[in-house]
Amino acid sequence: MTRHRLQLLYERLLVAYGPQGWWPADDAFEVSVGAVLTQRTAWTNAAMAVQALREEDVLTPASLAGLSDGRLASLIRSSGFFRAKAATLKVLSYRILDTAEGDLSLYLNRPLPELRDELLGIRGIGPETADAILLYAGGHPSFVVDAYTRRLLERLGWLDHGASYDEIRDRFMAALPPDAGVYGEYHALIVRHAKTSCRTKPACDGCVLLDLCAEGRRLGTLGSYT
DNA sequence: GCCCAGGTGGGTA
DNA sequence: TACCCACATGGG
Repeated sequence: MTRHRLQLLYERLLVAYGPQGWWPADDAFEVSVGAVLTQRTAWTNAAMAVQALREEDVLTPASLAGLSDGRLASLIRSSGFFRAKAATLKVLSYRILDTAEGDLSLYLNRPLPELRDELLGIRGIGPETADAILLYAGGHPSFVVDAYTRRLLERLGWLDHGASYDEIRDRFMAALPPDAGVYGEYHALIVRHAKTSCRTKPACDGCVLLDLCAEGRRLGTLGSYT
């Protein structure tokens, strides 16, 4: 019984960095808003925008939908792409109001594929943002693939060139049990690893995955994994 | 001043 | 399918 290398990778990251406890937010709506605000943006900038919304006490679908586009854009300015993100957040809020009477728990409480399609139908919400909301706000086992995930798999030599978002997501989901806790930790650990090892130090210096990477393959240590 | 950061959508060939 | 581009801020 050989374990999948994506299971091994998860265990290695967990041992190296410990549980990350994502998503850093107070409630499910804040998670959803944060997922939109952090698109192609450093989390610190998105967090400033979340804080501005919190200080205005507008972190509910109803109050956020009640803001003018200009007012909302102004509040989330620090997150970048603020006009587009403001429009997306308003549509998301209206969808929660229109389909679930403003009750986010109710909005999120439906089969994963159906909810994923619903979210993907909102302009400005693509697969990564949809999966982040599904996973961290809804507790659905939907794996999040981001730039760090792709980069890590590429460096490990585990990625087919040109693999699509859904192909990468499917690969993780086929290798792991459908456990939102595991998926949430895994994605957070990949981000943690990227910020710890791949940017802040010279290439591969001190990397905890060195033996799985090019050097490890040369030594044949992956022979028993699929 | 330059580069990048937990993407997305629209256009062209 | 494969690129290209706009969208925009703040920190290193």
